[in-house]
Formats: sequence, C-alpha cells, structure tokens
Amino acid sequence: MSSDNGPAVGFGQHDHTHCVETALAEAEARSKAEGLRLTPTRRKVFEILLQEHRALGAYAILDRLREAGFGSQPPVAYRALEFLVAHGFVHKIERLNAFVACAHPGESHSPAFMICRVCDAVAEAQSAPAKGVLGEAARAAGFQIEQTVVEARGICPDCVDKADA
Amino acid sequence: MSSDNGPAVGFGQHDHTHCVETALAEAEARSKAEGLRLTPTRRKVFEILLQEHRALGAYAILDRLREAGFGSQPPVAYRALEFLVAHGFVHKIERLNAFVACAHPGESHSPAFMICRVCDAVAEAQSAPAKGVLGEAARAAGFQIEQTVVEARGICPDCVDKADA
DNA sequence: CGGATATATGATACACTATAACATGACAAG
DNA sequence: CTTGTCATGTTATAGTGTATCATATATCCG
Repeated sequence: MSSDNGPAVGFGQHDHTHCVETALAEAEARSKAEGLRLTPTRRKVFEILLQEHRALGAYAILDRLREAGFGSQPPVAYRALEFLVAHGFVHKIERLNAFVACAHPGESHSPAFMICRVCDAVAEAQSAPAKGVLGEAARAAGFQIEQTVVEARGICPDCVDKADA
Repeated sequence: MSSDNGPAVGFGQHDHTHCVETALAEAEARSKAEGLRLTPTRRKVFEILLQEHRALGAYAILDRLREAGFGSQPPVAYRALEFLVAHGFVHKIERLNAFVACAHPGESHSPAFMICRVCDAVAEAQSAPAKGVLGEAARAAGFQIEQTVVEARGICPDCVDKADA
C-alpha cells in the first residue's frame, strides 16, 4: 500500500456515522429473506469492512478479527470473505488483492472500481459488462461472459487538489 | 489453475508456427528504435510467453528460465516481467496473477481480456476505458483514469462446444 | 426427541506470489 | 580510467491464499 490509515473513502465527504448499522441491518434482513447464514464471524468481517470503508487485505482483516476475539488463522478470514463475496456483500479488488464492502447493496451488480494510486481510496461505480467494446468482442468470438473485473487506477479528486496546492 | 498444459489459446485455431519469431523480431526492432534494452533474460521471458501462448505464473516462467540456463531466483523473472509489462510487450492478468504476451503489438493498448474458467485460455481484445459507463462515472466524480484493468471470466467457444457434446 | 445430513469453525501446515536489500557485473560518457 | 547508470546475481523474507483433517453446530426428517 502506498499509504495507510488515510482519512477515508469513496471520494467526496461521507458522513458515515450510522451507515454501518444501516448496511448491517440490510444485510441481516436480506440474509433472513434468502436463507443465507450471516454467522457472527461473517457479520464481523462485513462490519470491519464497512467501518474501515476502504479496501483491506485479508490479513489486515484477520488482525481486526483477532483483536475482536475471533479466530486468528487465515482460513477464518478467507472463508468469511468467500461467503461475503459470493453473495455480493463484499467485492474483491484484484489489483490490490484486497476487499471492500459493497457500496450499492441490492443493485444489479457488475461493479467497476476507481482506485486512487495516491491514497488507495476506492470508489464503486456500475459497469455494463455486455455492452461496449468488450461485449462485442465476446459475442464475435463466441465467448460467454459470466463475470467481469473492471478496475481503473488513477488519481481521486482529493489528491488532485492536494497536488495542485 | 484449473488445468495445466491444455491445448493452446486465443480462441479458435491459430497456426502459431512462426508467429513467435515474428513477434520477437518486431520486439527487437521496436526496442532498437526506441532505445529499449531487450536483454537476453528479458527476451527469453518474452519468448517463453509467446511460445506458451497462454497465461503463465511467474514461477512457471522461472522454471523455464532455469531449464534454459538463466538465473533461477524469483527476482530474475519478476524484473524481466516488470520491464516487459512496462513497455507493453506483456500484460498481467490480475485475476490469475499471471502474465501473457501481448496479442496486439503496437496498437493503442487498453487491453481487455477474456479468460476461460475451464481451460484457462486467455484472449485479448481492445477496451475503451474512457468511453462507456465507467468513463462517465469518473468524469462525474472528478477521478482521473490513468490505466484500466478489464477482465471477463466465462467460457470460451471450444469449451462450450465440449460441454454440449 | 433422536439420528442423519449438511454446513460452519478450529487448527496445522503448506503452497504460491512478490519484494527488500545488498553485492556484483557490464557498459557508456566524460 | 573513473564515474554513473542500468542490469543481474543472491539471500532472505514478506504477503497472499489453500489443502486437509478434526470438531462442532445447525437443519431436516422420521
């Protein structure tokens, strides 16, 4: 990581006070509705990512789990993350080998990410996988797209401003 | 990897007999023209990727380097790959933590990849980073895109056919 | 309830991916 | 020839991710 413990994320201010609880409540509701088992460990990992509100590596998550009295071996974190990613609560940022809480719960979900190379902030946008050039290429080649990774690296507005100053 | 030493790549047949030499010759020419130092190690890594014509992990490359009498410590491979990626001879597939020879040498280069989850074949297409939904989101947010990762996971035509059979 | 089945967790060990740091060598410019 | 730059060699270690087997907890069904 190029920096650690920077201010926060998403680009632009963000009150973030009770959004964690809101997101957790929504996740609980959805899990109940769909029969998903949002167990204490999984819930805690999701909570950690919501609170941090930035991309965290699996071992950073594991540290926080340990501090909170949960298991401290890698599979604990990876298994919870596998569940959360599989059900769309969390996304993996391939470029960073890190994980971030989903910013658009419930929505259609082909996420795209903007990653600031200065402060590591990550913002989530929607992408349109089958549309556009890639979709055409896939159709032309006979390739069936099942999932896409779209990640842009660059500079976020905050860091652009700082650079100007 | 889900499979190893599968047939080949790119989707669709591909004669691939002298395309390796052609690509190497082009790389040499371009290096000379631009003052890049395509040293023996770097050239060998590029050749390995061209011959394999699929995504290879750094340690798989390292094995082949060792067999060919080059250095066998990780930095040898990683340094050569860093050079090749920096100059567009090779691309990294983030999703696979693997590397593949560029299929469109000289062209504009915002690559997009289609990765078969069955046979690990990788095909390269062009993407249009600033166009499309992501570009709009970036402009709206004030994010300056410098580089993009676009990778689609799915099933290639060959594997679809096999599944039907 | 009781037992069978499936799912989740605990725990150890290991495999794979990548880089830091420092020493050595090759080569070109002044 | 010596200084600076870039590439390579080498050792060690950091970071990321899984396999495996054992145990426990839930869920379902009779």
